Amino acid sequence: MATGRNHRPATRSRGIPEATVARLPLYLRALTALSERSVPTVSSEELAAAAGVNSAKLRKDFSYLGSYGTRGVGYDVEYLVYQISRELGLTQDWPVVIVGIGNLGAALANYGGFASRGFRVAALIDADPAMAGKPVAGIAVQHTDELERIISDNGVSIGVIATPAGAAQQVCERLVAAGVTSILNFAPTVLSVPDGVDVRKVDLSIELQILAFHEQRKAGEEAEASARKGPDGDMPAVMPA
Amino acid sequence: MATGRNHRPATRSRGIPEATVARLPLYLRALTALSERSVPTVSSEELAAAAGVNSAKLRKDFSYLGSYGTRGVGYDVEYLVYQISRELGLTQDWPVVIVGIGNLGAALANYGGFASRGFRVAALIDADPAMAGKPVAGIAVQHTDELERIISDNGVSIGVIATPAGAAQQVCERLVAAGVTSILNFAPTVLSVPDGVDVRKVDLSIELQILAFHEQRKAGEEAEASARKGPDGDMPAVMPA
DNA sequence: CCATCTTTGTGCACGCGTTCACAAAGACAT
DNA sequence: ATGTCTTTGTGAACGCGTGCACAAAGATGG
Repeated sequence: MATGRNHRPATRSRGIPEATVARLPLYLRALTALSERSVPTVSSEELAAAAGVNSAKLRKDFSYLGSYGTRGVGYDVEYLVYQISRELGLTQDWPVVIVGIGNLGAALANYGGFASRGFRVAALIDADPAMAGKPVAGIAVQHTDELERIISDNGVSIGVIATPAGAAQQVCERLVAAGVTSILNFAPTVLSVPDGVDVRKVDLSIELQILAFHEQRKAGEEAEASARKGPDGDMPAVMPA
Repeated sequence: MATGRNHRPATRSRGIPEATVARLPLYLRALTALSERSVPTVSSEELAAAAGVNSAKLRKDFSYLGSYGTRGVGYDVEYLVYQISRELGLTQDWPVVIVGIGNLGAALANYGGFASRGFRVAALIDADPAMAGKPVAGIAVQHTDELERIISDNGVSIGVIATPAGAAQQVCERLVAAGVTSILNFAPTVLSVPDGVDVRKVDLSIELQILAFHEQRKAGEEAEASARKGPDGDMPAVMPA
């Protein structure tokens, strides 16, 4: 996960559970692979294995979408691809702007996974005037001054922030003011946004820190296996006054 | 995660809840900012606001670490920074290898957030012989043939996979065989690993798809509202089918 | 030393998500 | 048509995470 969560309280009324929504893209990817291999049908067991989840969970997830399976047979791959795509809103084209064309922004612009799934990079935006006009991934970078016009002209509702942390909140506010209502944030900052705007964040540093925690715990268990002494001591290296 | 999760079944008896662990880096970042501004103490309310969480949740999170606060005052910033760092295992140095030095791998290598938090890029590895020797972020790229030796020589236990999807599983297996026990996967694939190995994945495409789902739902609600009220709303440039 | 005020630490209840286990549904063979 | 076999769809139980609300702890002032 990348990451953390930051959306509305819960899925209300008629909605699909948030946890299920987060897994739909995973199923879709596995199904697309099957589709390319011309596999006609797949059982919940097989598909669950391909997606790396429990088969009961997968069936329950699909049950929120409707009864698309056939008992004794499984699920029709093509049909399911279509249903999930439609549910996720991928049957339409989503123009996306990327703000902050540093190393990460350039990597995102070049990332093939966007175009293949209904997303289209409508514009690359950077605050550095020296970047303006330079082509990245075949698209000319535009200056931040153009941000509002670009959003408006292209009907952009999804923005990606790949700026330094210091600029993120300001960029966010300009995006929202210009009409963006969904933001994918790569900057290591907490963004504050008005109600109705969704923010998802991807934080590389946090992911590594979580891994380090588990890694340390594994090492600690190993050490405990050899020596039966608690690692509970307070290192007074940095003590408050 | 922002994405998906893939660790061991549950939190162990004496352990800190997984959800809490995932928030500790967030608190740590907020605390570090306070520390740099020489703020001596902070209340749960203030810190929670800075980290974007509920204050009760924050206090409960800290209660798993111990009683580090002072009632009527709050938490000592420096002391808390140290305690969380220690808990996360950031008081030691973690050598990390990045495999796959494309756009994304290069962006990761240049990402400053690693070095500042106890992580050190020990090596950059790529399968392309033409990349070998080329410096990226001040480090010479090494060929995949060297992978096992690099891991072993540097005692690397954390690996980052930024290869194309097709190569990810194989790279993963080589990393694990060489001794890596924690993997951060950026490739859009489900990795299968033996027990004892932690995998976290960051999937840009999935994050965007989740945003698209919510975006579509918002558009649907708007359409529903304007259908009931009247043709008042702004013209939706992209109308869902 | 006592009263008051602030803020922590946590017991408790609630809701979401996961998993089990099984009845119902349909395919398929005879 | 009937029986068997496979696989779905889901009711129900359980566990984790969240947030409320408050008592306990300690600071502060008189």
